[in-house]
Amino acid sequence: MDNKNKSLSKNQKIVLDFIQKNKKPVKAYSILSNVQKKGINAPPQVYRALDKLIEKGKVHKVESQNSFVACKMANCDTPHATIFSICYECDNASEINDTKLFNYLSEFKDSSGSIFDGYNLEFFGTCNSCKKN
Amino acid sequence: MDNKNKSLSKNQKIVLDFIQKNKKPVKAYSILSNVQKKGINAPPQVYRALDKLIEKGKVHKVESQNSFVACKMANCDTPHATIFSICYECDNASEINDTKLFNYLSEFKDSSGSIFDGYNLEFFGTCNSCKKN
DNA sequence: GTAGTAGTGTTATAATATAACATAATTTTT
DNA sequence: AAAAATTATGTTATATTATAACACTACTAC
Repeated sequence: MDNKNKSLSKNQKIVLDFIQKNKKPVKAYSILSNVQKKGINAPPQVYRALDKLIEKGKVHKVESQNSFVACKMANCDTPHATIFSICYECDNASEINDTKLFNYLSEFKDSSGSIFDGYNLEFFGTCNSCKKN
Repeated sequence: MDNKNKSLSKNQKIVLDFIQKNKKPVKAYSILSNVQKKGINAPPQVYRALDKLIEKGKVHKVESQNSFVACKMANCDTPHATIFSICYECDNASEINDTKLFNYLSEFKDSSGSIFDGYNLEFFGTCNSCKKN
């Protein structure tokens, strides 16, 4: 069985549970302060759980904001091929699930003809909800 | 004249000069320690110069590694539309200049039909030079 | 049932980035 | 050219993000 379907440890469950409760991406230290009542006391416990959750495809890191968000797809098999749209007013990040773009990027070859193992794409703009205000 | 063609201040020149000397992306604190002999003493001086250089399109930030690299295009008019390939063995980052991909992303519309103001795309893989070794 | 791997708990510290304030230089407006 | 506005600088302190290192525990897998 490959890594992504392995079951989750206690700390991994606690951290994932908190991330899933949030619509928006959350910061590592915000996770920490919110799960201290569950017995997670120190940064390494959070970061280790995050590392594993990312490996398993349950969580993605939003690189441009050092934050973490749960993957919405049932069985994410692409922890290293993510596409987000990020609102620079409200900081919300939504995962974009566009097969055509996904394929385009997965198959993209650079000038030397090499294909890549993964990618991270972040689009920036104003989200629809912020446009209205 | 818009921002990107404005001339550079003293600190901006010092910081850009150091970044341009490096083939690979450099870290902010590496910039700092290397330009102290030029009279730049503290992190805010580096980060402020970086902010302006990014606005002016002279430098891009590689988000996944918190590092900074000079833009190779003569007059970068797209400081907020960048495409990199990053080698996870040697950490080198090369800017990808692919008109078709560039246009594809610039014109990409999400499921609601919205177009974005900018994007950052990072491809991950092993670079040709590391593949040989 | 013991060897290997993954997970936990903890302390300390490293690495990245910004707040806040005082001052100086430059540009724009009048 | 003086006043006003904007941009840049210098500095201290501190906030934020992330990992090293070590001791120990739990769970697989053979």
